[in-house]
Amino acid sequence: MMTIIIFYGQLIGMRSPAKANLLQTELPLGRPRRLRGIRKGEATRQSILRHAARAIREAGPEQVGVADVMRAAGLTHGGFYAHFPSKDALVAGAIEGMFAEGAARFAAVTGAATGKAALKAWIQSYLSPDHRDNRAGGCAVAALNTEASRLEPVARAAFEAGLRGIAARFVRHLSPPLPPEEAEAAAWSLMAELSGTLALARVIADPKLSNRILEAGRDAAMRRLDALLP
Amino acid sequence: MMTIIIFYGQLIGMRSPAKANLLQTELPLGRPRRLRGIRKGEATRQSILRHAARAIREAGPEQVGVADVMRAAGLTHGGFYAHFPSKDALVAGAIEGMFAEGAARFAAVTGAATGKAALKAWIQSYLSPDHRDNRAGGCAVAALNTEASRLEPVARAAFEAGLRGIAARFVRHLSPPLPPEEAEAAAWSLMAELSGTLALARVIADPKLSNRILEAGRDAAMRRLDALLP
DNA sequence: TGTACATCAGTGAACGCGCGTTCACTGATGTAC
DNA sequence: TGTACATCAGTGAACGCGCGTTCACTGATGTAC
Repeated sequence: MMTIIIFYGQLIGMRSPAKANLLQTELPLGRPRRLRGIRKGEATRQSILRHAARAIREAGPEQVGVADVMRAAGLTHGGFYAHFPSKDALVAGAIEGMFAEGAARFAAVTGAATGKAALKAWIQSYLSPDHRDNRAGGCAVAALNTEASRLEPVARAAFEAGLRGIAARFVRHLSPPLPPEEAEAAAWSLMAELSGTLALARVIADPKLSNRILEAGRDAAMRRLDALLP
Repeated sequence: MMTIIIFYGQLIGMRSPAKANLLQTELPLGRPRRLRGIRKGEATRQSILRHAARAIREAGPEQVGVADVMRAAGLTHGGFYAHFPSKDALVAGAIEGMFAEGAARFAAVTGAATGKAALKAWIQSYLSPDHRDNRAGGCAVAALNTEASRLEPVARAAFEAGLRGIAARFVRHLSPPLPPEEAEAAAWSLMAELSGTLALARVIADPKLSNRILEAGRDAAMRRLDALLP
């Protein structure tokens, strides 16, 4: 029974021993909504996280206020701490959400394709003017890469985990033909080129030059893939 | 005489008509130190700018306070407004300075080399662990790229000008063999790959993986140059 | 050369304002009997 | 079924604190005569 309770604690994302112990005192497995008085209104919590994820990509974690996010979610700022212990926790949760969204987009864009075809479809969609103009709903790496190393530890760890997830996805489409080590190198290098290109294209105000930058990145990435996976 | 005065106003970076008119009332060409009571202590001003440029790359423009910068320069915060009209002006000036530093580093690293040799020397130095670990003194693009599009207009324009300067430097080493359009595309794409790789390497906490990312970027960039300039 | 005065360069206290956080509260929704 | 009560989910005022900015001031350095 002990093991079941601990396992449940891990399932719902509670990693600290303190929180896991709280779960052991009672056995509320049947009604997760009433767990402790902390997790009220899961739907509201998710809504806050989604709005935070958009605002953070748009304006940066430091520029987004708790009150802004709550207002965007149609609530007042006072209720925030019924859902999150701190703003830092919100940022960390929002970052996890961004990378989960990214994984879903990758799956949707690549569809049933695999290998070079899947990655080419992804490049095409990633380095598009639409993605450039959709910072709030786009890739977390291109939106936050240079500020990620300054995040507080939990959020930074979430960001790093997200990066590793992207690399793993790329590797999965590279490795059957390529040896694992080469695939890992190619994955990180591709991620750097894609995110770097999108970030540059967003800084350049002139749409013509910005478009040329996107095209240049697309061409280079495609050529690289052709060279890697002939 | 008029034209000379206006020209002088442009030389010292005064672009607004209001400031240019101030210059026309007197003729202080001989003693630039006493121009208007605005430009006192040029050495101090440069010191503030240098410390700001370091702090901004390290912590981001929004996380750096006026008092922090002044303290780093060995001064108290009250004196700041004798040198700059606002924090925004400081950020813009510091960004100009970062890119000027970058140009000097490029010249120092490439030395007398030209073409492929010059760019390879640059890549080698750019994607080194030293540069990764020297965020405060390193490339402005890798430090601030994703937040640059959110800067206030003047600072953002300075950043964009800096990017164009880098592209022009790269083109200069690519274009004699390559046609100008291809050289422009290759320049931006190389910049994206280099800055993206360095930013990723800075997010990854594990030094071994971080080093592998740098190596992967270096190898990819070198191979790309070999393909472009055989 | 010496004196009187203006200007320079910088100090440090104080101001608003915004933001993260706390807290007493309120109306709505379940639950016990 | 109806009543009494506990809990939920959210409100809005208030709190510190930090930060950009202002301002009266001070000692040091030139300049005029």
